[in-house]
Amino acid sequence: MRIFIGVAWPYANGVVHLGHVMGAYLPADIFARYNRMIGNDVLMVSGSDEHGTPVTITAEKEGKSPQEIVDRYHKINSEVMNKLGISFDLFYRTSHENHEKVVKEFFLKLLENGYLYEEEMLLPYCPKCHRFLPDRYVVGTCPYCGYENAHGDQCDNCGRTLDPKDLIEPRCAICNTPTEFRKSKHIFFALSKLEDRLISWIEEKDFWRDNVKRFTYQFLKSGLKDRAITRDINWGVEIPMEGYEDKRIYVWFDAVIGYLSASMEWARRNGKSWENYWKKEAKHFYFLGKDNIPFHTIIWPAMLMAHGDLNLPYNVVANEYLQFSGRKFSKSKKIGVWMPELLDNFEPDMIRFYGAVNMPEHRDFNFTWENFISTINETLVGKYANLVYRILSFAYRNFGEIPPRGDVDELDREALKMIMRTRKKMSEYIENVEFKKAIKEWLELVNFGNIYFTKKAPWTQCKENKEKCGTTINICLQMVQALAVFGAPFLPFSSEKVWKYLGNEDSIFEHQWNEGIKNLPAGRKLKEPEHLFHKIELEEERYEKWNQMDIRVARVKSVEDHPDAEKLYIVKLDLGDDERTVVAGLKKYYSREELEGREVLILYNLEPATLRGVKSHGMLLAGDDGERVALLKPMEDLKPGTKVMANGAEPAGEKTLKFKKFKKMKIEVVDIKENKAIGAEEYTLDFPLRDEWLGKQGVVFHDKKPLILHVGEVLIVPDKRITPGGQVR
RNA sequence: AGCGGGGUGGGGUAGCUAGGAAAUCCCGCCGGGCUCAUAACCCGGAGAUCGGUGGUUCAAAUCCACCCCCCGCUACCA
Repeated sequence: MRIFIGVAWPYANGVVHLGHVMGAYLPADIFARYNRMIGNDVLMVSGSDEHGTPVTITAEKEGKSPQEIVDRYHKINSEVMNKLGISFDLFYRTSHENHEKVVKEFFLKLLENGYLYEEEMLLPYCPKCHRFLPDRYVVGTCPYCGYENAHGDQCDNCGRTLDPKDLIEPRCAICNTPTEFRKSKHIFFALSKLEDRLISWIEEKDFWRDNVKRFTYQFLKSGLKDRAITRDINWGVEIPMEGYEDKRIYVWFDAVIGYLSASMEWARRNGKSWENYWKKEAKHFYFLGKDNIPFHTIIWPAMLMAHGDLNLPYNVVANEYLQFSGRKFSKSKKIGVWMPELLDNFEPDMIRFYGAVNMPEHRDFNFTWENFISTINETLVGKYANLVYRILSFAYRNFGEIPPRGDVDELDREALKMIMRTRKKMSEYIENVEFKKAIKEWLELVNFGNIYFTKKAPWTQCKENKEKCGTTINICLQMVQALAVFGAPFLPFSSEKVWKYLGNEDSIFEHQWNEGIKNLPAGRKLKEPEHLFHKIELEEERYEKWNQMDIRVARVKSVEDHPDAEKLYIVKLDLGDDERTVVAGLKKYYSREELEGREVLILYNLEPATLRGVKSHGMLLAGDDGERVALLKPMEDLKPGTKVMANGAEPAGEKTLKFKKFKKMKIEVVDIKENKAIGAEEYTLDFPLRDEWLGKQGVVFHDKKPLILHVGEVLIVPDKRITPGGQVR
């Protein structure tokens, strides 16, 4: 069977993150590798989506050309795919000349078939930026669900695709100026003509995942409108028609055609036929995140229908999102785990394993470093790698080759049955695009292997009856082979290693899935095995909550009364090479004289807020026991701007901290005694405390464990004694 | 408050669309075993009002209604 796999194109305005990998590239790759191993003819492509305004904006910001920007990210992201072992037949790019050629041809074909027409339209124009705004750069209220930050192309909230004109109170996303609408001539794609055909096509797809059906159904319910496929921009594919010299093809139209152009380019480079996949019988699978569903279940199929004689999607597999410690991954807000960095620190198979086990197939999954490390250390290394090594090293040392299988007993038969069962179950799950279930099935075999090995105790057998021991090891190696082969789509790098340890010379990927159950040839020499992975060692403990904080020492420069509020001061702070103005509710507790010139602590990365008309950039930290309020300060004066540490760890705190989030942090004033801190409860501090700190009051930040705040040898203290357990706010 | 996603033993999860006898798996905890293996692995145990209330049903974690709580995006705010 021929299988075409299209994976959503990463936008070349940033670096791919773990959410993209777990949501699209990894499942696609597992699927591709599996299908190749069962003998299917697979073509898998993707590439960088390089056109559109976000790229031009980045370019403007950096004073570079758009091409330079996309070259940079294309290079980085290609490397990521490579290192991770995502086995694309081609990872292409939309700024390539052949892509542009294919898009133009596609465009003309649609024109010829009567699905394109010209119309003058009113377009959002920003008078301040002096340009027409692309849909994404108009924000406003969604007319369907009332969401106030809907983009002009799609509402992130309800998933409907929109036209900027639909938005209520549209404004420029860059400068927030209300947009004007100006006339401009554009080309429209007659989606509405295809409505009936689309509906009946989709009705057959009852095997699609629920989330895909739901999103698609929602989309259809609001009716299909014709869409403009050209824009007033200058970075994109030119329009092959007169009078459109200063316009370009709109990026969504151009990007999806990438599936076709990449196939053609692959065929051209390798002397193969792309028609085999697009015009002859072939099943088309698409892998993407849930935000991309309508483009793949409605728009792209409609474009293909309008084009004629090209294969439509067979299945569209969309995953949910990955969250980072409870927050949505976001390129712009820098929340998340970026692949280049991740790949610098961890082996690709570790990342792939974690990704497969936690794939967000049916619901969002929350990433935490703690979970990442424990999953890898305990399951992948502790159970799998350890099993493989204990078997291989035992076999190598005692036999040096594959021992023959003698008489088998009940347990041996069970082991062989387990292998068969794993093959069958994993096949079913993978073919049904349920990868999480598939790898869990594989883990069952790992588990069984450990039990089998322990029950058989070959180290004893070996002394008593070498032949029996040989049978046990033979079956163990059989399991190792099965794990390597069946695990290969998930863990290609380590499977390959295991394959070699088993005495094979060639690549595991030259073999078929079914060879996972093939009997090993007795007498074949084994290779000396090494550990597959090393456990992840924490160089230093990671403090998730503390890492979100950025607390610094500051000196009060001036204090003024807030013109509009009884309790508030406006405090100007010196932070060394920076200055800050904060609004503080301290009037009741401190006079202006008491504050001026003294040292305080500021929560530096708190999101700015306007308090009674005055903007506050951060907040002063003080302990409060209900009666008294005591500002925090270092025990000795320090250079303003110095960062506060907790148990020796300087916080990352690069991101803005939401006030809501800050309120969740537990920080309290404590009495310090030996290695104890007494606050609301008694805590044990495992950080070496200095003698001069004992008996003082200090401040504890509660993360996974209580952390004491200090700067080097200087303790952070409240400026007067308050009841221990007083909360810091 | 609006929209979306959730609430299952201490933590994280499976099961929920097609209701059925002992609620899955991983970690942690307690006790034991083994020594081939990366303090690993194996066995046993404790531990769950399946967020709450009401309903449908012979039978509900699973279906329906209402409510509570948590998370994200908004709004408010020190």
